[in-house]
Amino acid sequence: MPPPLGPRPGASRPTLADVAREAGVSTALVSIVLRGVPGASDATRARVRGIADAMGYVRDERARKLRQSTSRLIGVTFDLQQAFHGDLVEHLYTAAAAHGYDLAISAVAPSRGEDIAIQALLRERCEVAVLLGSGLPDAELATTAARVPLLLVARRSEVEGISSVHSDDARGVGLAVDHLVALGHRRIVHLDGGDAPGADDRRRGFAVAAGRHGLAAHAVPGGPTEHDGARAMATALDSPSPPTAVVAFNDRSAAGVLDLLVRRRLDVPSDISVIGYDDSRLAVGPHAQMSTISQNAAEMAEKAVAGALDLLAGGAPHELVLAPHLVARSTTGPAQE
Amino acid sequence: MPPPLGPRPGASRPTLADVAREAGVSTALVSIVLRGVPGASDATRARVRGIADAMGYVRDERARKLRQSTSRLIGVTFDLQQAFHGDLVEHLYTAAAAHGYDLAISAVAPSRGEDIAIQALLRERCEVAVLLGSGLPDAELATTAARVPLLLVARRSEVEGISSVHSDDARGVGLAVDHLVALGHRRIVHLDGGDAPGADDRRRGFAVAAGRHGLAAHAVPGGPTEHDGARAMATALDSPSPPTAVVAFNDRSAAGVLDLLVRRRLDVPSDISVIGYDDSRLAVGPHAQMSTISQNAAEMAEKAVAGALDLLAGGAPHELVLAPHLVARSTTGPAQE
DNA sequence: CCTTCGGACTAGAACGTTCTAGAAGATCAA
DNA sequence: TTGATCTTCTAGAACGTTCTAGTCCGAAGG
Repeated sequence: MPPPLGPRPGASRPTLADVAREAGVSTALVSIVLRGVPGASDATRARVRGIADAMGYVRDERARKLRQSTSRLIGVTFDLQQAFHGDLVEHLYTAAAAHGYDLAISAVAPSRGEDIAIQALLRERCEVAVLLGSGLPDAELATTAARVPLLLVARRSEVEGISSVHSDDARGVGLAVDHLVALGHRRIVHLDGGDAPGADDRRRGFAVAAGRHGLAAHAVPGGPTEHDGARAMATALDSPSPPTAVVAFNDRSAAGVLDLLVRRRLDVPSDISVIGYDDSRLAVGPHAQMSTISQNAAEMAEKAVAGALDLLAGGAPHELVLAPHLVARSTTGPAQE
Repeated sequence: MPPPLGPRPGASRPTLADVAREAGVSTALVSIVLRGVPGASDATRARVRGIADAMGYVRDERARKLRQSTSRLIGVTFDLQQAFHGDLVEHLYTAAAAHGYDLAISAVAPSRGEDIAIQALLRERCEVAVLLGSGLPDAELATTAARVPLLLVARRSEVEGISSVHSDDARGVGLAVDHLVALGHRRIVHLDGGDAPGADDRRRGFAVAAGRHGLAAHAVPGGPTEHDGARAMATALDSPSPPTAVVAFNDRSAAGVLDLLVRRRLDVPSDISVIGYDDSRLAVGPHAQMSTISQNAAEMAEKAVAGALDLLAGGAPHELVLAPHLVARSTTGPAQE
């Protein structure tokens, strides 16, 4: 008969009490040792630690967080399909850890709505919830905010009592337009985000920037996905005077734009310039080398954690607007005519 | 003074006891009502439920899972940067829910190693851990498996006691080769995955399939990222007799390949055919319409949950190999010569 | 009338940790 | 000696839930 592999069925994982019994001390002392707080001699410290390791002890986070008055847990909802959210989550982990906090992440996907994701976080008793690019209407945000302090990332909201961290979308789109104008483009079109979060601001920013340069503010209805981008680009190309440059709603829609252009045998950037928004992983691979507006995920994540903890400490809710910056890569170039 | 917004600082969330006090019943009865188990009259059921809703009661999942002998929790590690993992996680949520299980997800990223992600899951006391595309060496897999039942997805392992669910990589690559040969290609190159999980099987599958068709099994060292794909493609193009078709390691590296080809002014598929692997979101958007080998995320997720629960029920560890299938889209076409 | 039964409800233990309060013993100052 | 003050340790409560083992009451059966 082979030796039992893995954890034997009946034998559950060792607890503090098991370690304590083995070491001949109280559970309180084991807890003291394993947390590394003062209150134990160096000798017992070493002995207990050794026994715990040998037994394969792993603390039960549920029990710990239940006992602690504060759970030191930040809840995060993110969209599994958004590359930029992945970037944000990664940086949120490190930012939270720097403040001694854990992250509880809850994914949003087509088959798993934001409400379900948030409910899961509430059940985990996170102290504050950080919603990445939330698409919730104001009313739902308000009811959620009544249950847990709320901070929105990459989306702003008029709802009272909610903090937010986002980049200045209007200014970001302005940077894109300035960049294209500097390259000599005059027929610039915005493929907008439809009713996606932040789309209004970007549309507005485009109109303002176009006006500043004395250009017509031509926007084509679009959306946040590759498909939306491709569709909007097709519309723009089929217009009487097709653009020499487009400002896409985000990197994802820009990717759709690029694909359509390739299939139409148009060269980027010699025939047409394309600029995205987000500087997500979609933009940086050798796969695209896309010119884009960067939201700096690392900075955003740090500010989000700082803002969330400030909210917890009783600080007033506030809106933090970060400055986006231009990342010129290889999908934008001089206008031809 | 404005009314207090959001949760007042000192006032923590209502507990079962709060609801019980308000309703004038015991906590046990409230628990019975809210779980929907028999043991309460319809009248009190309605009354208690109403009071709980009015108070905004949300159960504390930590306390519940602590008390329950079984945590009914499946731990999942996934890579934030892999689109295919996102697909899998989404389907894992629904598959787990169908069995009455919750998911605890823990992300892997450049700054957050697999060991850290797994440790976090152990602390959550998940009953079983599902690792997506793990890159852990056998030794570490073995020590982890000694702590918690383990199931690998999209990777196989020789380690005893570990279950796995993955597609037949050799066969999948074979499908790709067959497809290209049927289109008339004879000079087919495999841009391999380097030392990424599964790369060996795909390399081997390529060699076998090429041999079956009497072709030279030409493989170029690559890797799992866009960058790797682009680099390997450049190598292949610069060889004395460049290929008319390439089999990339995965969709991500294929994306890098496609980008390089666009920049070299080569048309896909008329100049060269490209096929990926995974059928991840990278492949499906209008952004690429990539021909690829599908691993069927939904089926994989279902089998993974089923396999994990079987392991929990005391079933013997086993390896489940799923049949991949070809998805011919627009990046493969007839050979020119 | 007494029993039995079942429905509705409750007291209190348990899960595994941390925290509070304090005990036991050593060291030190006077 | 007598406190006073450390250091090291422990008992037991608490966190919010679920579970076990009841209690109580009214109805049904004899």
